[in-house]
Amino acid sequence: MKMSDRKKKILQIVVDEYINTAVPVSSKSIAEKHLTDVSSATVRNELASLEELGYLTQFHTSGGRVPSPQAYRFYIEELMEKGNLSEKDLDYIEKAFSDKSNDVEHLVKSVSRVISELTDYTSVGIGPNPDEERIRNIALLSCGDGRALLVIVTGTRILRDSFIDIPEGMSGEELENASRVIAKLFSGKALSEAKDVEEEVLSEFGQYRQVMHEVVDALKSYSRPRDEDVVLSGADKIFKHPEYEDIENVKNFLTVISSKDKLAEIIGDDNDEIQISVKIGSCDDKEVPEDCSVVTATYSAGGKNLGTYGVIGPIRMDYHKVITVLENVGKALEGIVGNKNKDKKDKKDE
Amino acid sequence: MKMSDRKKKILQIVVDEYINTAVPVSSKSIAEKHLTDVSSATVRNELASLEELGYLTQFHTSGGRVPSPQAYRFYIEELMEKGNLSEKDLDYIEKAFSDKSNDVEHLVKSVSRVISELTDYTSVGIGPNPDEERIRNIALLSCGDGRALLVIVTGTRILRDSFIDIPEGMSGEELENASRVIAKLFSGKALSEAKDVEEEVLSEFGQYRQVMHEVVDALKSYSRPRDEDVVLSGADKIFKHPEYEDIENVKNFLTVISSKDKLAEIIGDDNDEIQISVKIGSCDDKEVPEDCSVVTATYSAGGKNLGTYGVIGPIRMDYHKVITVLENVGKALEGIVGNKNKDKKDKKDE
DNA sequence: GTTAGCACTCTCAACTCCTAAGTGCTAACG
DNA sequence: CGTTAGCACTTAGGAGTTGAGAGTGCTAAC
Repeated sequence: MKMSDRKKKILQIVVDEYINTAVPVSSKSIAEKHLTDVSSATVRNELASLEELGYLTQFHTSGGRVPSPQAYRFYIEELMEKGNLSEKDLDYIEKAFSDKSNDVEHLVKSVSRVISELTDYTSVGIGPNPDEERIRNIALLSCGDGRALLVIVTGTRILRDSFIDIPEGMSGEELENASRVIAKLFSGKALSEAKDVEEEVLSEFGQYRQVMHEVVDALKSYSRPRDEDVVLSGADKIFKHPEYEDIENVKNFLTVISSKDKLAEIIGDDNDEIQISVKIGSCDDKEVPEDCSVVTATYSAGGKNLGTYGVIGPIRMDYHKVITVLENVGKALEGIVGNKNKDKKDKKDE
Repeated sequence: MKMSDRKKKILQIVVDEYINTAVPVSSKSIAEKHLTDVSSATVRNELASLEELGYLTQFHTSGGRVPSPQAYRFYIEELMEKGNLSEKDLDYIEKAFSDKSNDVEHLVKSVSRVISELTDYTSVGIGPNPDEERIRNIALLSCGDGRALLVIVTGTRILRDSFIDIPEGMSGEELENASRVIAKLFSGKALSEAKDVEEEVLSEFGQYRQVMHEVVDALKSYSRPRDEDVVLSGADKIFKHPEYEDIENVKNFLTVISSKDKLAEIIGDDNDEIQISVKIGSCDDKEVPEDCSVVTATYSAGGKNLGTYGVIGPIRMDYHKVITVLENVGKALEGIVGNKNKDKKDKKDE
């Protein structure tokens, strides 16, 4: 069955109204407030038909209508009215990113925080996958007790990990040499490439062979996502939304967000290509908890991936606001990276 | 008024019973289950007297008695029966720490997780204050775009921070030299000392002066606690306790734990000397939320501070279990550090 | 296709009633 | 004087009832 324009209009009204009020929408209120040229009975007929099509449901016979996940999807794709953020919100975004954001870790945190503040939902962020970043520097730093620390620097961050045992009797100077050799070998390579260094290459390094092996082993043990890559902001924001007056929903929610693994699965999935992705209820993705929606965006600017961010909240989510915030934050990030590059050019030009 | 032995006994019964069942304790149940030689009326008289002394309260006239914060304090100090963990729990601790825990960050996380798992409460941990650790190595690693990354290695961890701008036209080799000079200057110093390097010392370094300045500025900007120093485990454990069927309590709790700042304040206070500290309700500490208790332990082993850990939960907490777990985890940590040192010695002896 | 009208369903809050639990007090007891 | 039995009193909480209010579906007429 094709959807008439009036049906679409009514569906839009229902979704808008329900998102704003969290109260099931009745035929009467629609006829009175929004469709003054028809009677509530007519609206009722349309509502019944929309229900048959799967867009609306009722909790009980006399309870007004509520949009189904399918309705939200349709709403987002066709019905939602576009419009940008308020001046105030745009200002907020600009100010939030105006200070020098040194490295990716700080950036991930502030992006997540900004998203949560502006949307009033809980926000999750995960930084860019280091596998694809190029190694800019790599060093072994002695810790003085037979161990050294392997530090890897990429364009945007430092990867810390692994203390490495250094062979008996290797002097500090030798370690520095080894470190330099390693830096030369790996600089410019992507982390994923670095993992695949061939055995033959390693054996060329004679005395440093053992250390090299340890380094490569450490590289291989990197795997995503690691807990510290996932950040969470505004967990307490859920109480701004009436669905979380129900303790069961809170339990569900808290159980999910208290495991960084689960969070990573929820937002980290198949977001390589998609710019903004909306997952509503458990239908779309088995990882997303039933009765939750997740909206995520993957950012990149200046050719660099900047991570994936999203909000998690009730299905009755203010999708328009959320999507607009995500878009604007994306633009702001592009602006920053752009300016940084520009600054640098300016400096060179001086 | 002095407390008779019988009063103490009765108070102990009330606290034990209430901790186990979360149900207000009645005179009848005491007389029947625990004090079979007297009647409930006698118990009632004692209860009334304990109430007058401030140890017990009632929600309403016919609701049985509930311990006051004062009662819990007295219970912990005098009444609580000692006794160690089950074999199973001890095993769990041992296994949890048996694998190579490389650096402090991993350790903090696993300690916190173990505490939460064994106690069934939410656990918070904060790593040792790096201010007091000695710098073992410090390096500037080039990132290739006019910036370098400052990396500081202490005995237990790596402190990352600050990208530093390197002066125009400084070559990679020069940077390495500067890095070496810096390492020589700061190695062996505590971070807090390093912050206080005098202006005169810096000016000795001629061409590297500018870089040195940036390094010292970066050092100075370290301040505790930083968000990433605070870890949280088992936030969802609260739902195992009936007080969190009440949504208001959950809100309170979630609001506190969603701010790492607040958490740091709660557990990080004045724990320099105290081994195990118990804060009950808001009376003890304005940072601790009303209707919450916080039990913390500060660990150190082999002369090294290993951080402060604790559980946060309802006032009706199983203090015995919590304290015992904290004690045993402390012992286990001592064991590990001890063994590590031994291992190293063994190696050297070979 | 639209509408008015009406019977029907369901929730929710208020109210009452009742029971179970526990206490405080008093008077008697050893 | 401590202990005890007995009893009146208080309160929470569950079950049942009622009435109002909201909203729907259906039917018949326009």
